[in-house]
Amino acid sequence: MSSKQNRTRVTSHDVAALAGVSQSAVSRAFTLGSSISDEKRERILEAARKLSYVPNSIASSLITRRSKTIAIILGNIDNPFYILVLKAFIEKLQESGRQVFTFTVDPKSSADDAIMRVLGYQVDGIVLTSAQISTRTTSLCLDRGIPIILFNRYIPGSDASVVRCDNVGGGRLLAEAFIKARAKRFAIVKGDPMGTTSQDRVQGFTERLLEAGIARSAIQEIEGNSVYDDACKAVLQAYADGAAPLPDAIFGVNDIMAMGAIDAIRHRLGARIPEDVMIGGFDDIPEGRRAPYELTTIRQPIDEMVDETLKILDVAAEEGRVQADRHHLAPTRLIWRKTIRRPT
Amino acid sequence: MSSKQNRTRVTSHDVAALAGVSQSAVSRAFTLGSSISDEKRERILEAARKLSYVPNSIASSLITRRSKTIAIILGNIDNPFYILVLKAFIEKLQESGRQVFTFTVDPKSSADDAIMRVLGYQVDGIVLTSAQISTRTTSLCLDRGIPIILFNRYIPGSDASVVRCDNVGGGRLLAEAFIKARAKRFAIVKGDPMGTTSQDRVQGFTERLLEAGIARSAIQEIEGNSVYDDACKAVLQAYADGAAPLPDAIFGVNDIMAMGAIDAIRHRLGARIPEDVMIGGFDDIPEGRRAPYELTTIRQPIDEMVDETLKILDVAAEEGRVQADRHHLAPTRLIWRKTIRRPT
DNA sequence: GTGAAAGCGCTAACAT
DNA sequence: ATGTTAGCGCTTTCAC
Repeated sequence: MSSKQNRTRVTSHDVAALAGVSQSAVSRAFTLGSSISDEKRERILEAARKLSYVPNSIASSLITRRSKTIAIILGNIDNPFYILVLKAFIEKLQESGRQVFTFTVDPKSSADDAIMRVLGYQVDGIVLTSAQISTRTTSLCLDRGIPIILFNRYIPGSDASVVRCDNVGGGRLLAEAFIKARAKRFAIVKGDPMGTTSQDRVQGFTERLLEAGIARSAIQEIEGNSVYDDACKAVLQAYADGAAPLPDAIFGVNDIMAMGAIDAIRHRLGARIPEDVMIGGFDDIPEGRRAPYELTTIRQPIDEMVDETLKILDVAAEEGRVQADRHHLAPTRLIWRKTIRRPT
Repeated sequence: MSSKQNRTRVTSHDVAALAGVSQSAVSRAFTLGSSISDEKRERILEAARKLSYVPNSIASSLITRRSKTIAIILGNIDNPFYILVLKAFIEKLQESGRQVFTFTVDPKSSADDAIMRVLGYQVDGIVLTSAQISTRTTSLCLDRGIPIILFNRYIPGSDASVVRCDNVGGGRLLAEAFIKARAKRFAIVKGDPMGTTSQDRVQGFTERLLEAGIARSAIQEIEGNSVYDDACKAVLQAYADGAAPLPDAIFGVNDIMAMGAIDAIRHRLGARIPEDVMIGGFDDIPEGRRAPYELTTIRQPIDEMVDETLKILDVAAEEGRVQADRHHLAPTRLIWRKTIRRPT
């Protein structure tokens, strides 16, 4: 079926020769909507098939200055929420004939290195989730007409576009659920202290509690570092051996930390949920819906957020320029399951 | 800090002009180990910094025919095991200055489309996990000198290299653990029927059971489709309302399905684990270690497998040719936790 | 509608 | 060690 290692690759010239046309005709045959007769296109495509010709996208990118690839920089790949986001981006971009460069970066360190690298690959856009970026790098991208979108995070003073959900509002929603359930003493398992996502959720939550007359001293803050293990350990450390009495309600600033808190409380501390302590999360990842958790949480509309991001990318691609500082705020809503008592 | 949209991008010529050298000198300044004086390189790098010059990797790829990018095609992104694999690849490739194109593909459909696409981007290698590929596409890649590696799967008659773990042996290991625990009646929650991974694990498991004198009729097979939800539902359907008596032992062909089985049995069927029914998994994902599961399972050595894959990729890159049909088999081992009774 | 010609921004001989 | 030259494989005017 296949020939021996044919060292020399097949180019549009080879196809042109076989089909008896010019090299530019071959190019046109592969470009939808270019002026070429159907008859000729068919003949060229046939020749291409015979030779197993695949157009060289690298050469094409060099000249068109668009690579049909988007870079996605992930800060916390251990959080299933961001896998959901990654999956949504990959699938939707694939559908529209684009591919994605996936990078991971320590949430605490800067994404600048990764960005400089993809800059050389002429990516058509950069999506950044939970990672830092300098304003210098941002304007470098923007100057070159490469849109950069902060997904679920923002950087004050940055020109990058941002797409995020209403983290403050979500925090408030959860606070209200706890208040209605008559909780008096609270704990918050916080995520990355540098990230606006965690900050905003904590702020909205606390704000609403204070409005309801809860004393600040009745709200304990615990560092969960955005991951299951740390959240689990932190809760354990805070309440093991009666170090402190268990609070009435715990807010896990994301679902995966809420799950860590649940496991610590139920399996290590031997308390019941929601009878002894109530727990609320944020994100609504599928894992939280499973039988051992049935987590009451705040849902982020991933699809809407991803679509909105794609829209910004598309506009940039069509107009050939970046519209700086677009800002989309998606609504959140409370999903009742079983970790918060529901007032009758 | 940043100038207005400067439409015209900066190239090596601009840097050359500013530094007062030839354009090729600029190229050399950015290529480690090329003959250029330290003094001149410094001067060029300085000029480059002033202009925020980033070498155009696209142009470089066009000429060197190597893009420093690897494509990873994921069949089942819902299985956390493959996220672990993806993460390992991304991190290790990033370290060595390479980036990855991530693709997802329905495990049942073929990866051919995705492969044809990356072929145009001159990728330096393709890693395929749980997805089909035609032999025609395989030899197309191999002919062009692009190594393709099947990760944890193989295709009889294919020339692609494969790196996988000893799935048959792992299945046997688990069967032995069950035999020692005196199980008599078994169930297997199977994964993708087309995938060699599931097939091999089932085969090893069954084989060992038969050797121990278990009758084939004492081994029930259930379709779990490689995902949590389907496994959970299938187990429920098989045993709800006493449709059939619960078996002594269930083999979840991967951890995520074993977790689905655990939740179904404990929360829906109200049986105890391991007292009423024992459960074993395969993969050893972190989720299985958590308090609600503590799953006894077979560990796959991800790091070893990824490193082995990288080695094949590197050899191909250095020698400029693909050594067809390399085959690495990684050992598995049993990790005892709490879902199988341990004989004293 | 079609072909010829001119590059895209870089690397790799080839001289010097 | 350095500059000059010739492309990598394609897209895109520009004539016809």
